[in-house]
Amino acid sequence: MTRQTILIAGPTASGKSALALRMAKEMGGVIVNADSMQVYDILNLLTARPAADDLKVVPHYLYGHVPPALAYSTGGWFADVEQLLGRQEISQMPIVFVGGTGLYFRALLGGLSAMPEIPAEIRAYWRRQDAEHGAAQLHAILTEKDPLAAATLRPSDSQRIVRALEVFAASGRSIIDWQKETGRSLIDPGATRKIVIDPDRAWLGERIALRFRTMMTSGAVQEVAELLSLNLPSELPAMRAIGVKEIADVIEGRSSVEEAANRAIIATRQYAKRQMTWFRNQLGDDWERLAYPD
RNA sequence: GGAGGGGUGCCCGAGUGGUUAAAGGGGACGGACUGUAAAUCCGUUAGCUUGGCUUACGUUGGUUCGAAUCCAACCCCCUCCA
Repeated sequence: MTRQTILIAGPTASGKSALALRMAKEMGGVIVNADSMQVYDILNLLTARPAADDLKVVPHYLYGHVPPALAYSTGGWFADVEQLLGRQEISQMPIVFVGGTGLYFRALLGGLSAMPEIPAEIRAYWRRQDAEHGAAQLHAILTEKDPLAAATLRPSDSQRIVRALEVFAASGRSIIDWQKETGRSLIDPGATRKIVIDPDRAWLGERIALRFRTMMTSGAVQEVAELLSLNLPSELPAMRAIGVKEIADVIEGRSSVEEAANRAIIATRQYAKRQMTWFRNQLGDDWERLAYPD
């Protein structure tokens, strides 16, 4: 039942997709996306999704399969992967998971505990409370309801506070309790090759800048225009992809192309740094560290 | 040539006699991370043997117990008048 599995993590623009393609091709396997933004439809270029030519070489899964109007999640991805692994047509094929979302890899390896379904009203309620009253206020509420969880969170960490509150509201149990139950792994960690690309920061910075400028002139603006035409709330994950806000500013006349590109490039660089910090400190020693993809 | 405005730390920018190694923002660097993770949040950011000391607000000099802050000269930059 153990099938050949390879995990490739790495910061944005580090060349991991190309590496994945090469390896999957050699093994006659398939590629599965482990990136939280490349799942959204429309944003092909802006999220640097593999090009159409690459898709012909090797089957790719979980790319662009989510409408941007939906708020996807780690849990959603986990469920999608589970469903995918059960599919007949790829049952015996080697798999290369590739992406930049550290949390997805953690989930894959069993680091994600089961959590209750949160009814939409409860989700919306706490998010609204956060917008209206601020994180500190919600933290105070959490301290009353679930002091253990509150103690582990900074009063300013709006996102995690909201999460703790909604889990408690939906289940009557502390998120800490839920987390105590170990998650299940979707792959056999022992039989998996784990690779993380850890490139030189300056080299990566140049690639990021070059790549974004290329995106700007090859269709990213049209993508954002299409996304904007859906009139989605700006809080949705897809709307927060790096470059969306910046390019929207250009389209709506608030910013020059040059200015927008510079801001997006900086944001991407900062994102890459966060990824690298995550990989450096959250991934175990069993990951092969690669200075460059080739 | 005349009148005015301005030169502050990597960048922008506040500060107009002491509590200022200098607010705030940006950038950079480091860190946290269990369902929005391209998110959310935290720390550091003049040097040194980290006690304190040294060097810092265009330059040089002066006033003062004390100056980024006041005075003088000089060097740059911007606006307006010729």
